Amino acid sequence: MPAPGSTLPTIEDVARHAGVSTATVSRVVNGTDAVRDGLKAKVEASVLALGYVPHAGARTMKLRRSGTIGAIFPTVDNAIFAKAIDALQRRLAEAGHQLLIATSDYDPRAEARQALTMLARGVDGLLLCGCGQDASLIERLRQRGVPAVHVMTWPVPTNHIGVGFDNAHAMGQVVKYLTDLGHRRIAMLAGVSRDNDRAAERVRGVREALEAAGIALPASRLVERRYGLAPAREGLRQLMSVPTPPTAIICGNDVLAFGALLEAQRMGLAVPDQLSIVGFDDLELAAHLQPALTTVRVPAEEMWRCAADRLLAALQGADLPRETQIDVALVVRGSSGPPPGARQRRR
Amino acid sequence: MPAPGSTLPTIEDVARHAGVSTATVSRVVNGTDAVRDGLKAKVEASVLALGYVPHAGARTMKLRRSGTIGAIFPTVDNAIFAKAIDALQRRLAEAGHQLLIATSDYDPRAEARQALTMLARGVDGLLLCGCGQDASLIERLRQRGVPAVHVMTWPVPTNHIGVGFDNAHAMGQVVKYLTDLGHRRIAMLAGVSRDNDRAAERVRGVREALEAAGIALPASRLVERRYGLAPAREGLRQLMSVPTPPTAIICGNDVLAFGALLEAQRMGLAVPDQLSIVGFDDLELAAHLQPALTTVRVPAEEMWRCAADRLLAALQGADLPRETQIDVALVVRGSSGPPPGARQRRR
DNA sequence: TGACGCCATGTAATCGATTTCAGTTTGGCG
DNA sequence: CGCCAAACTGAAATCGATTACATGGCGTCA
Repeated sequence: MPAPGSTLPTIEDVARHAGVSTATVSRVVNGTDAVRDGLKAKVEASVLALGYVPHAGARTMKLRRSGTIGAIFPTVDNAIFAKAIDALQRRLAEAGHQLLIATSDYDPRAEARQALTMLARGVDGLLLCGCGQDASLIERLRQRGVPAVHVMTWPVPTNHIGVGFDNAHAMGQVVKYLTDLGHRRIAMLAGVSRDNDRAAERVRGVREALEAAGIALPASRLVERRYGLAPAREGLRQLMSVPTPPTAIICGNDVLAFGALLEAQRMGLAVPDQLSIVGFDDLELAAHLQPALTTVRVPAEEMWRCAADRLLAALQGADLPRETQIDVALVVRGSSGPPPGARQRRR
Repeated sequence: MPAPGSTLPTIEDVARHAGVSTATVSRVVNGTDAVRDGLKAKVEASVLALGYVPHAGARTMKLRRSGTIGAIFPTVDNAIFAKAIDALQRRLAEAGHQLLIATSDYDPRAEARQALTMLARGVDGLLLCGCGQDASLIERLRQRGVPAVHVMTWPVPTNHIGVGFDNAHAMGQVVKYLTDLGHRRIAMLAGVSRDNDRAAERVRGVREALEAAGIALPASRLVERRYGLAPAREGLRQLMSVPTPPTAIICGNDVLAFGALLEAQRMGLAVPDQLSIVGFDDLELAAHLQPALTTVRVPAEEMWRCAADRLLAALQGADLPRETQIDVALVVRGSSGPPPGARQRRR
């Protein structure tokens, strides 16, 4: 074993140590070509003895592929993205790829910057959240021929690869569920929709479904808050502090819903008797809270696994369908029920 | 702009386009050496026109540094690690480094495998959780001269770089707090301690502090569960289903504590009147639950930022202290109080 | 036994960037 | 106006791996 501080063993060192050429070492290490057993064993022994690890940079340069996939998330401080990373990492590792992660903090310019750095690193493909990317980034990707998969949204623009679900339509289901229960005063505690097409779509879905049911969504019934418990609680207080407060609140995601639920309880509002709360994502905690949260289940693991598969397929030039729609479904639990009035009427 | 599908622009293309040598282009792009304004502008224009991005692989090869730092987490599906990623990413980006992330699923062999792949990728340094790494990995790092920082634990073995806190000692504080309140029947809902030195240290801390107070920790008062709400709830049920159940439960982390708290409430146990619950980490949710969770605050952001700084310093050969201790402190909230008996005695 | 092939192996070009060293300007100063 | 030093610029070597092509050895078949 080389002394610490000495330079790293290269393929040449291994070749010399084993008494063969670098070509043979490469063949043994990569298993690309037949090598006689005797030599093969000798090379393997040398690799072990020297602690040789092939230099990925040199490899990338020659092969023109890095075996690396990049993923850019708005943030990782949300269980929904944590699940995504987990699923991706697993799937890509299976396929012999490494995962490079960066965060954009919901800023398209930061996203573009991070993506560019990844391109320089030679990522073979990219996974992106939603479709709100900077136009220059999309152009750059096209120009370099690096495939990208847009996840968590559906549909995606023509000629883009996408794996996701229809955020607006899912919210339509939620609205239908609540109006069927008899709710008419429905409010929305949304995520910040600026630079976040998923959040914006969810707002649009709620608004349009309400309008279709002849219900308006005035400004006083719509607040946008950053994803976080404290902002969510504050948002709920604002929504409830009006002359005729809503009987149901649709939240942009589960984190907001958790905050809303906790704040409602602190305010002494009975959930669901006085106020129904619905979330989105179905995080682990949703089923465990008291009352358990009614929410939209997003099969995150399946979605991201599928996204990874699409990307890997695109790398091999396979011609799979460019768009894949993932099914999401409303999961009714204890945090929602008929509005106070309807409830009594039914009895 | 080159047609899609054409090969990527190299430094040579830029040089030709600008009518200068590759050396000049390199100097302009990296700002390493003075270049006359006229040429500089011409080169910059060409870079923009061709959409040139330097090839990181080639760069790594020549410079013998990649500008990449690797971090290996047991999992990312835990808010405490999400915070870590966030803090790291930010700090490293400031210093012009990229973050490479992998997960080990609490398996040292997987950790070693991931680390090796990262070494091949040419990471300049590594961030690792705890000190339970495979010996071969440590040896390999030493051999290649790649610095590593061990985070979340303290102290670390001689000659290693570490940033963290004393898990056992922190648990000692928790035990002292509970025994001072009058608790004698104290149980622990621990994380799986196999292959997790932080979890093991926390168990040790609890056990030793209890023994110092003349209290035993029999097998019936110690259960280990995976970090998750469902396992935690099941663990709590088991701890409480004995003839003389504990009056206080110390949890290995906040996720376990959340599960314990929710299950206690479902079982109709009053917290803290009948049962005190204490967590570890002080995740965002801890302060928001009803009752709010008494827990040990870990300044995760500060800790990981510090770890990043130590690593960056080590890369520059700076001779900072090898070990940094981070302060953690008990945060008393509503989920803990005197045991039922003491409570009445006090009144 | 000789010739033909195939298979295993080696030689050397190549990927894209940085940097040394040497050569060319440029500007200052006498 | 001429010379020197300093500031720029360019040619070419180099980093570590892969692989097309050349080469040599061996078995097989007539």
